Amino acid sequence: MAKDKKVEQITDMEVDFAQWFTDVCKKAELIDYSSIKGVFIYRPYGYAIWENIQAIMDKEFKKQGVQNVYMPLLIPESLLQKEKDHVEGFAPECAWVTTGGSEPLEERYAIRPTSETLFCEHFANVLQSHRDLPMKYNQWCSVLRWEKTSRPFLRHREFLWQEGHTIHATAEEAKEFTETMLGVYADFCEDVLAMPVTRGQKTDKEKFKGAEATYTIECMMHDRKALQAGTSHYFGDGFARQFEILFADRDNKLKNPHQTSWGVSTRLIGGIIMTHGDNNGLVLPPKIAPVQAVIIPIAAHKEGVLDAAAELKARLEKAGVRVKLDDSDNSMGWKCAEYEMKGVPLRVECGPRDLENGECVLVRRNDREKITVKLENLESAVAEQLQAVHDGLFARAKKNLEDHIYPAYSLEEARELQEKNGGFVKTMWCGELDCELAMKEQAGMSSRCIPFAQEKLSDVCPICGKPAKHMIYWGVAY
RNA sequence: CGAGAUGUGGCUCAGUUUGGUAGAGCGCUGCGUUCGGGACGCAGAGGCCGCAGGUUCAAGUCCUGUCAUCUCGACCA
Repeated sequence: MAKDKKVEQITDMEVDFAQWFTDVCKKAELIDYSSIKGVFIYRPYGYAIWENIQAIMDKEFKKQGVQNVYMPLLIPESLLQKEKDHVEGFAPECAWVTTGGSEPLEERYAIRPTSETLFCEHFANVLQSHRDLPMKYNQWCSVLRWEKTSRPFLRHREFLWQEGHTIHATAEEAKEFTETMLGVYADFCEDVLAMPVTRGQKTDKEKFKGAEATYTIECMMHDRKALQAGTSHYFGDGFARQFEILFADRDNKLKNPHQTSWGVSTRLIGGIIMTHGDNNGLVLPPKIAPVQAVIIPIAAHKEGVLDAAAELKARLEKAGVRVKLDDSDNSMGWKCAEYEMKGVPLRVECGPRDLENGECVLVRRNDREKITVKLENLESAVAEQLQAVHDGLFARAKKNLEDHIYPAYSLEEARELQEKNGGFVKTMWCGELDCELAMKEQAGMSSRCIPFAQEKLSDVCPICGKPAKHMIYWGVAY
């Protein structure tokens, strides 16, 4: 067996990245297929990752004054149709409920593809005064979009997400909150998931249907394709006008509030897999790993080993570490391979030899570095190494991102760079849709975002030669 | 939604050309020996061959349809 390759069932990512991804999802027991295309089963280990994401993110939302609510699953067609752009964007991929019991319904109901319309209807009902504002709501739920192709985590027909919806008295406040939430997402990705992001704005072509502006965080996967990891939208008062959401302002005039919405989904888990994973399987960022450290007793039949392992487990649990003790009679090698495949960030080995010396061995998942620690320092050493795993993952992903952003000064050069290297290609851009379409048509790339961190590469759009308005990132996206 | 490929125990696959008793390895269960990187022996369990029609004395195998999975496009978080 090759020295570096411990899990044979997983296709090497260099051989076939897509197959590698599917193998990891299956072998790490994250997901199972159901009998309906694009509708997946989140298995305990996969769902636990989502629960950890939820727990941390929900706290951040609440720091922003957001309250959780739950909206209905069904949207009457007439309600969905109130905002023109919005319905054009989503109606084509709605699933519809047409029968109640045995009776056909008078009006069909869409299974929510997103809940703007429901929130708007509700806001119109409950909003009276400027004193009620802002209203900052969020819901954790699933939504349904009848996608034509599907892949685990990256594109489901039914997927889990959160959708935040807020209304504010002024445009300024709403705009600011849109950016605040994008920041919450960006920080979460980087500090919790160890996934570096590019922050920026979507072009008109790529923005959310019905929004005035869409902000995005774009991540780069290990195969250098782009993943949109989260979006935050500023709606202006467009929805509020259509849905007649009104409040009495201080001057006693009726006004439309200004709205935002923002969301991330279980696609984040797909991002984690493709950012950090390797040929031995999943590699999980410690902060969301269902099991942060696994204790493997060696020669467990020998006197004292199992007791010592159990004591280590109790101590780590007490220290707040999510820890598992594997005292099964599988071999050492089997266990190592198993927990590597499942991406457990830290392995704690304790055998007779270690115990004799009053030590145990910590092994980091990301770089297989082994650290011998004195048992009395266990808690601090584990905390330190979990942080080291996080830092190592972030540094590697950051390098991958930074090493694969290439400036281009002509469409042809952009095409060649993408073909050769993948990653992001950055160019100047005039802001016209035609040039965006040309880039897609001739270079196979869609616009990813207009980064907040702008640079001036030249004065003109390399596609049409007219004066440039922005620097923009292009890439091949999931 | 268009093109191509594939559906056979939990997994990976053979068997389909030429219709004739359902196979292998791994995994799983039990017992024993092992135990510092996927150990070994012995004994077991487990499949109406994706689903529905059709042809036939007889279908995993041939025909039609359908569902699902994978790859590549188009569309999308």
